[in-house]
Amino acid sequence: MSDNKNIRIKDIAEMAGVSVGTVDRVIHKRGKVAEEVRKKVENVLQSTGYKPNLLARTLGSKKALKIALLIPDPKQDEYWALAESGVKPSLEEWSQYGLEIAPNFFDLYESTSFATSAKEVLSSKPDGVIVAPIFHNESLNLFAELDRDQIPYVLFNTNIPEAQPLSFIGQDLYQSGKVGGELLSLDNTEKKGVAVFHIHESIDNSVHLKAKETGLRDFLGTAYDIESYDLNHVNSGELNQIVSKILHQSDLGAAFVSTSQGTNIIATLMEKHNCTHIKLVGYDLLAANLHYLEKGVINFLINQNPKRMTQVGISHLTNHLLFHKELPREELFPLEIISKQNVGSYLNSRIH
Amino acid sequence: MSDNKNIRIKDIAEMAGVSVGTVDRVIHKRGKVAEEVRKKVENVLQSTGYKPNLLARTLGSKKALKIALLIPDPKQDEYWALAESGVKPSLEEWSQYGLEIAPNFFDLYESTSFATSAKEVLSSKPDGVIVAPIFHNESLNLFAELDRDQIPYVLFNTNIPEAQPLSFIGQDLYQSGKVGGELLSLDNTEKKGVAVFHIHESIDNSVHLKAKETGLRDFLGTAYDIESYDLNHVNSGELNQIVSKILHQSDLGAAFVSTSQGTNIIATLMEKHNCTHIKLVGYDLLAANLHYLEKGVINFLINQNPKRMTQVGISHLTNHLLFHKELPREELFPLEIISKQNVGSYLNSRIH
DNA sequence: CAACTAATTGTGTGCGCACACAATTAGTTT
DNA sequence: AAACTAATTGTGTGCGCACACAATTAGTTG
Repeated sequence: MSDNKNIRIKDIAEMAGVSVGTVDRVIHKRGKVAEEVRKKVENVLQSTGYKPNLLARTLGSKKALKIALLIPDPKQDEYWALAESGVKPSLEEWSQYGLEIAPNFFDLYESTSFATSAKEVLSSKPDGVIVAPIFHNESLNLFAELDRDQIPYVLFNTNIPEAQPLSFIGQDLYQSGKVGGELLSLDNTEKKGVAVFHIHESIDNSVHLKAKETGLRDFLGTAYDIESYDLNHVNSGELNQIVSKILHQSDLGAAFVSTSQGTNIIATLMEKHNCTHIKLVGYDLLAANLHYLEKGVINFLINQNPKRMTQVGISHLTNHLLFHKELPREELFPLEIISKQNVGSYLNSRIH
Repeated sequence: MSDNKNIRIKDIAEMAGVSVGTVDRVIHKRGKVAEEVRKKVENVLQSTGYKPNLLARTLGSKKALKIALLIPDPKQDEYWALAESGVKPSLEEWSQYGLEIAPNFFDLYESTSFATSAKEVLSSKPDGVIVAPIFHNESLNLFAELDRDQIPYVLFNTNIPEAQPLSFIGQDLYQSGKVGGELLSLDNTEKKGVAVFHIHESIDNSVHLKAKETGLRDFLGTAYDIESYDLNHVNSGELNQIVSKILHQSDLGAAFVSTSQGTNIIATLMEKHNCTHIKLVGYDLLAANLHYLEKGVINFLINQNPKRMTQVGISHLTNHLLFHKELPREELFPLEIISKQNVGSYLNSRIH
């Protein structure tokens, strides 16, 4: 079909009987080109299937991309530390293109903190933004401004249907809950009591945690006795008491925790109260979770892969800005099942 | 610390008080450079942390990479069709660099066919080779020639310790077996009989399947009654008889199949003989396997991800040839646990 | 010391594109 | 028709590197 040899702008120019400057103008829709000429050039472009050489394009331009990252403070929650850890490899991957990543952290417990950080992001005039929109309303404000300034942005971890991001990166939470149910039901124990724990900080987020719960309930059906507990903003003393009571219900056979940090909190209490026989399924490869997985207190973890979410988000943004690549509106990660036996292969793998 | 601005060869040359040509010679170890000068330049290179601009480097060179792929005929086994399906996305990914991939297929059942294909690969004078070394001895012959011709190669799927490839891409088979054991033991059924099936074509390969079995046995320990069956080169009539007898043992609670194709063969027989109560763990997302996973005949699949192995292999080779990147000698993939509930998220994900 | 060779070092060009700027042409006004 | 402006098109340069080739210097020989 087409020649193996790559077609250059120069070739297009010759074929269309114009200069490279005109072809350039047509390709980038800049400057003025006579309508007749434009059509001719576009025809040639079309028929030859011209693809610009990205190397040459980027080499010449020399502009440093500035991407802002807006996530909760990694010090507050290891989950976000994992997310942040994706920055470094991304910088290395894209260092050739002069990529700059400016991380902005906000307080997981303060929506005002989010708003403040969002302002800082905006005033830094980034070329693109990747954001974990934990706080709904404040996020919408940010998106409005980004839309106005024509700054592309990628959402990750939490989706916001009203937003029009370049893409969303995350998981199907409902299906995630189903996987949780599947894992809990593996052991056909007599005990049909299942406790669902939502231990989180922001009420905004609880919508998403409920999606997991719905998936879990839909999978387990009526054969199980599912009770859910919303334990946000509870101090550890209270938590201990409440959970202790729950764990000692005679019929309780399994527990599902919808958050990564919550997973090891429950695991700690299970161990403390000698309830390690209760099946436990939670989220993510936090150090404490790995510890309890190893010990057998946690039976399975579902990996959300925050590190890779960050990397993919940055990659999408960079590909868009640098190469004008078409990207999927939604990038749903696989629901990775992590057990004691396969956890090592995940931790050692560079792929993940 | 270091200036944000990228250091160019020209800068190095100025600092060292030489010309760019000399710096070029030092970087590429070509031509003659006075020992004294070389040291000076290398010092500057070191202290500035010079990183070549890959865009510029690749832009200038203009050579089309030719990579040969040597795998079993995709028509013979869907596993290898999956492996081959990684070629297309790879070509797209690297199209900018003028990458050519020449697939060479051999007969899974004929070591001589491998040798013939290997010859073809060699005579095509590729820049790099990615090979599934199914046949041990024949592979060693190939490697010897590749080593002699200084052609880099990547092994995937099957490792060969004697070889010195750029890197090996695959999984930890022993640990894979452990995961299999873990998955089979989830259901604390009374029945402690476990059947291990090796259904394969090449005897060479059986060493690797045994590694899985060892992992399985080490995990399950003595509490289980494990019996293993080596069913290579058996026709389907015989197979039916043999397996039927095994499946009807009264104590049999679980089965582990070490190959992807074998997995659906056993699943088919299980269904035929109404033995779907027996737990079944096998390998890979073949269409038939997905069918039986959906039906509940297969309980879990361990995903080896042949498609991605191909992609990563090509990526490694390309990165090496084009960018002289340092690569890990071994790239072990995560041992992905696939269940009825999370299989969709894997099939839909672009990441995998 | 001229004439040569070998060793070492420097210079110039192209890769394909983006973008600034120069040149040309058409159209208008006085 | 000269003098202008607006519209359109063409030309030249740099991005950083690789590589071919030219130039210089040192070393040797008759």
